[in-house]
Amino acid sequence: MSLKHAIMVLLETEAGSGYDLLKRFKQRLGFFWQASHQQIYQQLKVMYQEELIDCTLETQQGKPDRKIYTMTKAGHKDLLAWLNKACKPQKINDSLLVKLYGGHLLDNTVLLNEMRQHREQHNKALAIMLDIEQQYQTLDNRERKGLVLPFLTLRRGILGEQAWLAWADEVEVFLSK
Amino acid sequence: MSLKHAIMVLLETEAGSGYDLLKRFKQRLGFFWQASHQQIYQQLKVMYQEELIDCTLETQQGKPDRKIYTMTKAGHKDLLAWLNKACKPQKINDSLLVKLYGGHLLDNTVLLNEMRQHREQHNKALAIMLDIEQQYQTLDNRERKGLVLPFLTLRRGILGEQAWLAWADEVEVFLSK
DNA sequence: ATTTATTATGCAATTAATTGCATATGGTCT
DNA sequence: AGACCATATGCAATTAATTGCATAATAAAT
Repeated sequence: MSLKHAIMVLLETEAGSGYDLLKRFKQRLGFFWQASHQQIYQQLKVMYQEELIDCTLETQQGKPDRKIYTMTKAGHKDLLAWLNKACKPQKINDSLLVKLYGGHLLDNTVLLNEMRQHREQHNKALAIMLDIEQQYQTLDNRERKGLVLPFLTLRRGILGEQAWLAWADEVEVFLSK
Repeated sequence: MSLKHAIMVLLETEAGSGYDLLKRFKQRLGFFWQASHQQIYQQLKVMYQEELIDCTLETQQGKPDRKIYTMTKAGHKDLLAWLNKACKPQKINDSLLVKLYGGHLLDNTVLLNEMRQHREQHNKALAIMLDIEQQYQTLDNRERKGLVLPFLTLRRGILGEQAWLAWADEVEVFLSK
């Protein structure tokens, strides 16, 4: 399980609450790691019990209290151990492809329709990522250097989405015949 | 949950045992859907209870008995309903990217090493898929027509792997600096 | 005034997936 | 003779993820 370690990667650079982490997942890891708020809160609770992270309560005026989590030494050690251990190949479970595989039971227009819906989402995701990439390109050399690794993960997203869209073109040609 | 529906897509065209389905997953859906034997056996049990599938025992000489599952009308109906319903965007949880994102805590050589291990796996997967594609291309028109949809899922795999490898090239350039 | 969005957290129940173990036969390899 | 692989199925326990519900404050919009 590496939700735990994804959380620690985020906490390592900056302490934060469950809600913070939820937002950071969306902004920073969202293209390749999705986690719901329940998952995060539950996991933080477990990690606190395992003493991988510490917790301090922060009272705020106006807004509800926040539980700020920080890494412990044990947490840092655990994270490093995970980073140094090879991770297994990504597990893919893509129901759109299952559907396409079984698509002979359907009218082509239904498949085409679904493809177009997915295409829209992939188009949007790509647009957002290309935008972030542009912003990155306007930074000066020093700033870019500090962001190389996040940039590389962004590139994965971009190349992945472009490949998806190229594939969708092929599919739509076949289905339109 | 669509493991259930993936199973039904396979059962729809041909009846089979749990073990059969396990192998079919590997051969036919393996590049975009992975299921363990425990998952499949458990799911078949549930589906049988829900009367989505029927079961008959087949005694074999030499080998252990097989439970042959076939679709019921209710199962067929359920499958069609699923096929007609839009599926949500694929959930991605890619721990390699999490690791890369947090890679500043590691030596570059460790990251490079891991990239190379993954590259090998992706290379292998691509080679297998290109091979299947070649076999497909040697078929005559009529045979190809019947396999267009599986072929399109194969294309997804090919384009996806090629994109992955192109990305890996970029990453390795950056990490080698 | 009321709805809606954002911030902030959580429990409880269910569903799904993983891990580890277990059994049994036959064939191949060394 | 012993090891290992393929066929064939399963239980039990644990871990992880999802779904649904719940609370509570502020701010902004209509």
